[in-house]
Amino acid sequence: MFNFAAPKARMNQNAEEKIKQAALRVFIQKGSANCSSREIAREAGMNVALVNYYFRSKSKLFALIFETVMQDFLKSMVQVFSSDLPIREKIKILIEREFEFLGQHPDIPNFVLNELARNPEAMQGILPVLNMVNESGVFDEARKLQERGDMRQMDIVQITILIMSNCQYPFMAQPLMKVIHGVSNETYKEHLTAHKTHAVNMVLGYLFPNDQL
Amino acid sequence: MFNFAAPKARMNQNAEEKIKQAALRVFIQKGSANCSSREIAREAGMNVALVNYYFRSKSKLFALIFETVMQDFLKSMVQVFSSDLPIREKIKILIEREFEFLGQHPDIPNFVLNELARNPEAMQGILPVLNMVNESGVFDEARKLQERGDMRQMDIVQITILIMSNCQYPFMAQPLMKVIHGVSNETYKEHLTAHKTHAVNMVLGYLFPNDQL
DNA sequence: ATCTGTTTTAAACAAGTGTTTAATATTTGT
DNA sequence: ACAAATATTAAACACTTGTTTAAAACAGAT
Repeated sequence: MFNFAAPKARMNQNAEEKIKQAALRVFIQKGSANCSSREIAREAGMNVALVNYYFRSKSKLFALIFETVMQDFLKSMVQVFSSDLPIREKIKILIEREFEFLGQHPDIPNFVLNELARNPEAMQGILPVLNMVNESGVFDEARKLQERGDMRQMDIVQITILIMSNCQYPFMAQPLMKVIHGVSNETYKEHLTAHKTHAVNMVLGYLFPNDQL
Repeated sequence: MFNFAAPKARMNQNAEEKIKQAALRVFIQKGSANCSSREIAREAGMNVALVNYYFRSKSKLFALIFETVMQDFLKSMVQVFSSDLPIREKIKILIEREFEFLGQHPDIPNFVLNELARNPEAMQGILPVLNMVNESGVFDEARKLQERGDMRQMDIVQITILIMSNCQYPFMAQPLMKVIHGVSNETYKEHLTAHKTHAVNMVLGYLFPNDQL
């Protein structure tokens, strides 16, 4: 008979899943090129050969991990955009959610941008996620608002840059800022939460110059 | 007698300098861990052993390169800060110079932040450069302006974050933005130059809310 | 218990890593 | 011209890399 049931686990937990989680941690912390299959296996508490037994190759495993990271990375954005809140609320909540997400995953922006800049193959793992963004219709909505004169005339590309700059860079620059200003981990985190308010106010104030605060 | 003159070059150019320049290119493009000594030697058109002959080890060579990159990275900032222009002009020129510098070295921010986040040894190569920043007296000046109420009350750390976010991230996110919005290299560069104006206006408008434009 | 398919392991593979060595080539000082 | 110092090379070192292989351990069904 065929075995339709899921493969039985011999370990205390599913080995495949354990490797995936270990790979997620190691890849994000060290990058795709600066870590070894053996390190991932060690982090998962398993044999090296199991990595390729379940995922064929290190690069295939990385492609899988990278796609899931990109989905997490953009998922909350798309959720906010797909809602029917007024545009100012959308942007406010978007920035606040981004700060919340990055507070828990501070090293994901560096991971994503670095892989995209240096690992050409990573580009293809992004294509499925791209549809998520395009199908959300965010960009179309912003264009309509601009046609009504309700928003500063500004290319959508630059609006995206504007918002993401003020959300992601503060987390990416943590090591640099800590050493430049000589502050501790804790006080920098306080700066980050305080910075969220500045980001919201500044971005909204610039995108909607006719509003009175 | 001792030989006070610089070592004579047998190649068409100084071999040591050629290796340095090759290392600069390779390190910035691939990172300290994702490139080999042989690749640097090949890029310089020399033998592998010469790398260690002149620089003792790969990590010593990297420390040297990283420090010079950090100096270039912060030099223009310090120059502007050390001038005696009015504060609004200082910030304006600072942002414009940053955009100009990054237009010619777009991959330096990713390189610097990535090394600082993942290569703990890189931290020490930054200490000499730190003094440059501190001795410029920028931060003290900003504090005085705030005491006079001439500037938004805001921690210096966050002001630094604010300015650098809107300068560096647009260049770091180039691969991501290109694929998200499906634009070419050339049009993205046009977006970048257009974005410079937005960055200046937005940052100045937020830091000096009492100004009328 | 035996058979069957799946999971796990240790060992090996070729290729690439940073670094060293010992010999060669070139320049320099006399 | 010769000798000392410097520059350059090919080869080797021990080690790590990703991947494969063949054997072992295990589970479930009969």
